[in-house]
Amino acid sequence: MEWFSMRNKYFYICSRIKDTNIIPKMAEKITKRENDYSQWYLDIIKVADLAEHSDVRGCMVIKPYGFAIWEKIKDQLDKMFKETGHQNAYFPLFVPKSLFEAEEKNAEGFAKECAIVTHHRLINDPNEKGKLIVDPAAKLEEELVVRPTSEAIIWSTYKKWIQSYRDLPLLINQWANVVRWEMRTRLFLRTTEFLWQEGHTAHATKKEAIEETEKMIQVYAQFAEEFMAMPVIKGLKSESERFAGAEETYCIEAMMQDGKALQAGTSHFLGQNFARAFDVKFADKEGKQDFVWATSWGVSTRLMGALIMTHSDDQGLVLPPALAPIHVAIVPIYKNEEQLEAIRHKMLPIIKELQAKGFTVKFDDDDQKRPGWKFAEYEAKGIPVRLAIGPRDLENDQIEVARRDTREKFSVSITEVTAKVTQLLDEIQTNLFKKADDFRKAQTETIDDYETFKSKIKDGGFYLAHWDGTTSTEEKIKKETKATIRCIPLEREQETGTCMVSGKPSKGRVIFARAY
RNA sequence: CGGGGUGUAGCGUAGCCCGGUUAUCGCGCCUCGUUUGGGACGAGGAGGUCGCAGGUUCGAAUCCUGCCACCCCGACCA
Repeated sequence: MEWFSMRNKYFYICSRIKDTNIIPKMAEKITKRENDYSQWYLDIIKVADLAEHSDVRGCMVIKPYGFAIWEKIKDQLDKMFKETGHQNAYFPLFVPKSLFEAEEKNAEGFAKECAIVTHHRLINDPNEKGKLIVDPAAKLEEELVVRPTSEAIIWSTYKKWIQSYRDLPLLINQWANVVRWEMRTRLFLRTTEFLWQEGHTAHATKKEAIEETEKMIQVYAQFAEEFMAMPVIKGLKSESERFAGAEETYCIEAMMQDGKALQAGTSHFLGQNFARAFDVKFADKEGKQDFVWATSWGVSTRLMGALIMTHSDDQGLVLPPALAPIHVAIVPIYKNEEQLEAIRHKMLPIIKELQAKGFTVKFDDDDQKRPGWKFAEYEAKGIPVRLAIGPRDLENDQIEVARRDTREKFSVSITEVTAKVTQLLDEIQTNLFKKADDFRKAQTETIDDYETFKSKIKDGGFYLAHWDGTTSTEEKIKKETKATIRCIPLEREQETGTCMVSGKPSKGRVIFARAY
């Protein structure tokens, strides 16, 4: 798995170019440019062309190609939210501090990582020409918190929107950016500002709210498995890992290629906590007043990190066809304008056929780049299928097809191309899921002995073990092994036992792993 | 906030310990030519407040002082 950690670094440590220790290691394995590891490193980042850290501390610049992938994710999820009865809306970026503090646990949980607006004006620096300083006279009466999450601002609004059971359920989703001032950032996985989607729903009954929470974690799981080709485990968080202000947190956990866990999405049952904090009451059919029941759920640009770390290989990204911005890249190989014309003429009907089937096709006739460069480029970008056609193929009336996932190449006759590509895209989607699923199965183990667990956890993997249900045991394990309870799986074998650490009774096995 | 480190061209760097011509090298960029079936080659060219401010000195990227920024290790975390 050493190779993965290298790749891993290439993806998420783009900002850590100066970490020279890792560069020779990468070079040993892959580089052709033996004398210039650092540059190779940079080149790869550039061709991957997804994102980079910005000049603003820990924030992320998402480049056009990276954003195209995010848009695919977004469009699909949005469709699924609408199919489950949700509507989109938008709420303010700024949360007045007094609103923010209203739900105590939530406020406390996020207090350490808030960006706060305290002033609203800059003035010329009297001491230094051309410089600006914050105008002390422009201090805000009440500070504004830049949303780390929107519960506060949304629930203060819901109070105005909800009076009767007829207003319920209120099923709203927002696509937005949020800011969390984490001590340490990591590209895609934990950036200071990130893009996400947050659903916030209000219900008349506890049962209905729990059903909503569970429904949305199912939607996330379905999206992860069917579109991202990433197997996930649905489960409940332990008390210590629960969302601040939630009564129950559901999550999906995925395994990355280095055996570490990544939380890919969460859905929270918020009980009546926020309704109480923001005084959101409704009149039921009998006219009786009660607090509403709430849920919230979200996934973020972290999903892009998950996508990268689930499928990529040393050549770069590998994208599942369901989320690839470009499905088929066509590279013509030619020596002169006539040859290019001949190829174009041959390919035009095929491009039309592929497009008619709903595929995005890129015919790359850029004469500034050589074919070898294009091959490498499209592989780095994870384009599922590449077609190459040159004079040799024209003569034989065939075309070269290359699939990204296995990197196999073969020739097919021109007449069969469309059918073959269609079938291949389907096959790649299935294959990627299977590969990831097989890997996860191989890295998942049932374990009863704590000492064995301690030695094995270092190499990654999921471990199904009995746990006594106490936070103190969980703490102890975390301290000694850096492993946390990823979740209490929703679908698990009915099996009681004894905790591997304390020996106390356990109701069932939970998943332990080291996590991002 | 505690411990460690680094700032030299768009990027990555050499030089600093032991001060001295025009600040090194690679990538990238520009021009021309030859190339084009797996990240081309040759020739030429452009690009620098050596993080900032002060000090020592005939002379500072190099020594001293202060400041700033960033990175790494810990606590935190979708």
